[in-house]
Amino acid sequence: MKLTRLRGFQDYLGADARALSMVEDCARTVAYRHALNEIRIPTLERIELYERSSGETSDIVQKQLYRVPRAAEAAGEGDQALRPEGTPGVIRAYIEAGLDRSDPEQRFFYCGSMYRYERPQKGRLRQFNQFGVEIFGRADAASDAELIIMIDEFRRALGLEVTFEVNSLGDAACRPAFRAALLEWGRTHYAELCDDCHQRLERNPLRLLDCKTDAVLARTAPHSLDYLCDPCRGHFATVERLIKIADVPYVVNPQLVRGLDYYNRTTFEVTSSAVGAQSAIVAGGRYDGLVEALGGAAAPGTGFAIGIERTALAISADRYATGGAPDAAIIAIGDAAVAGAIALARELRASGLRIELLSPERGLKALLRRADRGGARHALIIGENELAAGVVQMRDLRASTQNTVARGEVAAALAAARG
RNA sequence: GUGAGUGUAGCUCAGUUGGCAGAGCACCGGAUUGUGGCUCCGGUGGUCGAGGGUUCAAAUCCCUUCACUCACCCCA
Repeated sequence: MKLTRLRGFQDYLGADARALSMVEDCARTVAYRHALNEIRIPTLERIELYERSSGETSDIVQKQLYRVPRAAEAAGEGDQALRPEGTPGVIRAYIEAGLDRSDPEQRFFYCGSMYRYERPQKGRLRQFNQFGVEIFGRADAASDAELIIMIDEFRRALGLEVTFEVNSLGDAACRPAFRAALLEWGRTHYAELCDDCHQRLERNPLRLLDCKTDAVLARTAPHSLDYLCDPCRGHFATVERLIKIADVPYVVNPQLVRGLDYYNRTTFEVTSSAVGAQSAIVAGGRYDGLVEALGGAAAPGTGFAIGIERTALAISADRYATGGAPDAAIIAIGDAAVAGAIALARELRASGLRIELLSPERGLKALLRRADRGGARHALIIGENELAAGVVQMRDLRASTQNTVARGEVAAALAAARG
């Protein structure tokens, strides 16, 4: 087998595919009830979009971006990349449609595949799907709270046990003081920090907080919550109050930081212990300066993204194992019966039944075996005799009973059996 | 990019001090001419990840390499 799939890319068959659909359908249902509008955007965008939003020093831009080289043809079009996340593209579309000026308050959801060049592991792929929600034009804490409540509805519908962690990173007014304190702390403890943290001190000091090798030491680092200005403090208190009233089981994690540097104020993460080390199945937060940074009018924003594959890992197999077995499998014996079998299948499908038409090339015994293993409740057998008499043999594969049914009555009999 | 583990039939895995490549499951057929599941019998299916070396002889020992998995980094 040479033509294998690429590293980090997955095929999903049977129950695995159903699990993903189930997660996606569930998210769509919740989004529908929240009256969000779907937005579909391209998979490929200009590279600058990601450089300007995610931050040029972030790993996503530095080494995870799938650059699409079209050197000769696209020379004048600028560099392009497969989207590593959805938020920048949604904001670009929002600005490009002029909504930031004409009607800034918008509520979107999107669903699609994202691409990041990383070493795969459990819960991490190079192509993966995200279901995301973005709310523009609202700076109030209630919009943050509503997102978290939405996620809680989503995970309850799937029967997931998860942990909600929330934090506030402050804003342009108070973050500089926190950042300075963190850098100061890092320099003071430089000798005790691990090699990774030495890198973080340069590149992304906030990351010092969630170091795993020096977790004990990291706990002594300054927290953004202690540096919040009054407006930020009030905002966070309101978020907490609202999600508490809504009964969301959350904890404040002062060491929770986000990977992308456009976040401010509220950040949150939903984790499951069932999916491996990459345990975050949903993450999000507020990004008030981002629309403006991407060339739009100043508009606040807040949003989250659900990892579809990671969420699917967390749901128990018995919730999607049964994949809708056929109501009946039709078995045609002899060439003459094939046309009649196809006609019967059409009739039955038109009345809403799920019908599988089995191959006429094999023997009755083999076909009954396939019908049984395919999970069909009934087998409908049509041969020369049945054709002539205008009937079918309807065999109940569960009860092992069989009787002759007039063609016109098959649909009703199957529907009755389905209950 | 770093580290560890694993590669033998479609799947899960045995394979002894180096000596004919195996089992279970799955699939196909038969026992039963047009009647499934259970049972019995039979069959298809292999570049032992790949390349090289040692040896009369390598799935087994040595070297190289590739892939997969998990973890770090990072993140959904």
